[in-house]
Amino acid sequence: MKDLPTKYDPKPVEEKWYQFWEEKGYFHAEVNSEKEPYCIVIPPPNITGSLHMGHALNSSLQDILIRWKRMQGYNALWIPGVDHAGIAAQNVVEKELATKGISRNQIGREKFVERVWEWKKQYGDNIVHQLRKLGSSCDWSRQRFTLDEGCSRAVREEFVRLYKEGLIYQANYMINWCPHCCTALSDIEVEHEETKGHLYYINYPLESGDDQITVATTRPETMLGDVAVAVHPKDKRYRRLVGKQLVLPLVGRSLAIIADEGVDASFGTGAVKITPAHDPNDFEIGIKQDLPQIVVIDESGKMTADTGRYAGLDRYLCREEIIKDLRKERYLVKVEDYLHSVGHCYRCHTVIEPLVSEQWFVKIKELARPAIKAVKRKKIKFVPGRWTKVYLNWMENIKDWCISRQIWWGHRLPVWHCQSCQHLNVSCSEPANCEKCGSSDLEQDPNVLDTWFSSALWPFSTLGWPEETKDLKYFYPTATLITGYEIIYFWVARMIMMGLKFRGDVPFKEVYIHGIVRDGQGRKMSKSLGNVIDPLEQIEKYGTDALRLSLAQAATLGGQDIFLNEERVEGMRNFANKLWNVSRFILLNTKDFKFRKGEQKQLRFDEDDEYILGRVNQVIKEMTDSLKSCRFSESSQAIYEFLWHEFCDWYIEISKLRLYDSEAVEEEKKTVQWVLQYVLRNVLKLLHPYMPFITEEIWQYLAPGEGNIIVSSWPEFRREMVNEEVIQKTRKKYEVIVAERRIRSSWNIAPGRKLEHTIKPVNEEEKEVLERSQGKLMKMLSSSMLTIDASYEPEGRMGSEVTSSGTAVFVNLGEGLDFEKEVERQEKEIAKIEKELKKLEKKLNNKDFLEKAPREIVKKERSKKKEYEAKISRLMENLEKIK
RNA sequence: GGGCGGUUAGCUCAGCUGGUUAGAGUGCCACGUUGACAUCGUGGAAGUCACUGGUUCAAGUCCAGUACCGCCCA
Repeated sequence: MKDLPTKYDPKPVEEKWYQFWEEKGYFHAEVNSEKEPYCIVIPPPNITGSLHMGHALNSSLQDILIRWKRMQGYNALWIPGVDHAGIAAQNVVEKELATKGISRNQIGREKFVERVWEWKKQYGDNIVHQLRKLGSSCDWSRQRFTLDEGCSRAVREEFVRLYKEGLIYQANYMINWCPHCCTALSDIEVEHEETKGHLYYINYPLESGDDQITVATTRPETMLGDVAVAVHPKDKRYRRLVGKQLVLPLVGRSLAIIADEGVDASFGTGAVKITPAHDPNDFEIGIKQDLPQIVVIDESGKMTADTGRYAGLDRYLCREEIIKDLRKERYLVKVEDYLHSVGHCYRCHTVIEPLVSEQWFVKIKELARPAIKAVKRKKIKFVPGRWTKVYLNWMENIKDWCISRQIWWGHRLPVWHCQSCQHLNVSCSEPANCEKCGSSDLEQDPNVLDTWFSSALWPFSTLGWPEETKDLKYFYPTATLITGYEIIYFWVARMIMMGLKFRGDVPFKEVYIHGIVRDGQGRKMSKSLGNVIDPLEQIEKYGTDALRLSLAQAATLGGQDIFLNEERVEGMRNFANKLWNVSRFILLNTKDFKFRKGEQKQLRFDEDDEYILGRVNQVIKEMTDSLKSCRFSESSQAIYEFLWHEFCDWYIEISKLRLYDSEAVEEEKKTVQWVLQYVLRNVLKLLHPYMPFITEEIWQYLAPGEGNIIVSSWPEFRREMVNEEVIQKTRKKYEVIVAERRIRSSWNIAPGRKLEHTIKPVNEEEKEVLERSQGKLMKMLSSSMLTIDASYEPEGRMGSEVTSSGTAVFVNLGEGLDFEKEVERQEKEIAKIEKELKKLEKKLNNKDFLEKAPREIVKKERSKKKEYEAKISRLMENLEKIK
């Protein structure tokens, strides 16, 4: 066995093992009826994306589950893939073309789509390669793309079936239009933002010329499309004017004053201008009142040709012009600052223009109903549970889903318009003739589908749907979906609806929702803020394992947003190094030892051995339990704490006493070696899902010829190895050592200096434990003489300390020392315990407490009181002497 | 306007079903080149658990309200 370097260097290890695992096919899963399936589908990252901390967190958590389940013997499958990100990808390529002075319209649809595919070929796997760096054990042979052949077939099937059932319809309706992306958007693709604007008050004179009405608007440019002015029917201020005619300023059109319940009388003057073609509210009122729609803003956000002198102006320029003109002609009454919510495109952040346009919609209520039921009946569980309400609230108020997009990159609608009879031919494959009139003059609908329309099928399209494949039957429904809350509506809800619709079963049984990774100050990481912590950079600096463990530790039960700072990753890097070095120690000290599992019976464990064996088993149970309920933070902290502060801090140090002792019997040494190996083996396995690389590397040194840790078995909790009593007693023993170190520290005595010690155990039980360990204790304490005496009374001035239960340690420090500071320190300690004791006495004197509290608690409080009393009396004893 | 979350050590955060001398990481102070590790060891200091009421024998933990911060929806 070659010696390990003193520092762990992650880079070569990570490259080596990832490649090895993949080549060995450990990430690959096939249908196997002997094994229970455990399947996760990745939330497909955008093809345009590059790895950020959100992906790192998301993927780390999935990989933890997958590796854990794989070790537990499940047939674990993690399906990777990428989303074609319609608008985003189109924008990227368009921008690229623009740098060469080419517009997409210049080269045409076909050529443009070709360009995007080329772009995809070149950059599309970027993020996938980055996912590998994280150690993600995805089955890459099953990698999918939402626009690949299979997914495309699935989308056509989905569309056709929904259309044939009347769940997809075409309608002329007011939609959200992005003038930059030049496409319709669904409601949830619009981000509302509080924006500082103005409220303009404009006079509309009566035709009769004897009065006027003042209307308030945030968008004066839309007045060119006004067809009425509306007031609330109960509004007394205007009742007398309803039915009269107004003259639209600047335009001269005649407008009726109408009454409508939809008017908010408290807004502005209570009288609002009605522009059915450019405002969602007005659109509704327009339909109700049978008003015409006058379009004045076009699809690029410019004023239409019919707007006279404003024609061709951008909507914002036009606003300025209108204001200027209104002012000139004295129609403008006043302008107020106004804070209102304005919709922006979630892809390009342009202000949304509400436009009336012919689009395709999904009738969603019918699909939502079973999806609501499934969650209510706990067929799907949200973790943390509070997201259930968020989901249900949205689903119960859901509106029809606009699925058509006026872009070129994406799934084109499987709809062919007959040019002869106008019939819509909807089918999975391109028809040669119109099914109604037989004409061959067919044209495919130019629209493409919302990207989410295809990702809604992800959990089953990736398994082969619409074919009834073996994979689909075996792996569906998947187990756990891990994602962030920002896409509960976009994606999670839609997968549930489509899963139930097309598979008759939920797409996953559990949805784990994690927070968003933010910077140290809680801001969203963004390039413009320059506060991005790049995961690849962190990996470069600290290693993948360190990054993964930091993220896992941050994924707490409440699913709060994660404020990541680099120090945390650094700390986990140090932890990796600690693991590396304790492994080095064990390897160096077990060179002559061959570990055998069944050997325990021939070994004689002492209390320190039993303590650590019990503890490691408790940790096994703890981690298994917490992983079961996605408590990533809890489980990673348990192993961190155990490895560093129990195994390394205590057991390793104590093991040295037997390993380095020339007088130690061979049997003793072998026992220690066995325990060291047993604990480390389990620790490595427990850590593997979190820190796959370093654990595999060490495993190869520790257990050569025993295969790879990635496919080893998850540790099994062995109750018979846990002796709670021994664990408690041993802890008490270690407390004695800590107490002695406190004495040395406060007197500034070197740890190695030999001293004379007396331990005064608080009870018979502790006395026995201490006596059994007397030899070890002498070494741990650097003691030249160790007396254990329950009736010991200090004679002169002694250094002393007391454990929590009241066992006292006395150290003979010699003559001529200044105890003044020591007196102060001890008095402070006594005061602290006395305060606690008083609280406790009060409690124990309370009749209600004694009657109503569970007996166990009362018992516990009583023994606590005893401990406090013992501790105080021991502290006093020595204080008297040193005063 | 409706809903959700947060407020615990200098900083970043844990704390599930109420009973701990309220924890961790990091930072801070003191000491330390002991043969796994200075990416380390040993010891220490540090919190009226936002505020106000209530329920309870018992509240950081449950309930109500207040303040401030953040998010989502309209």
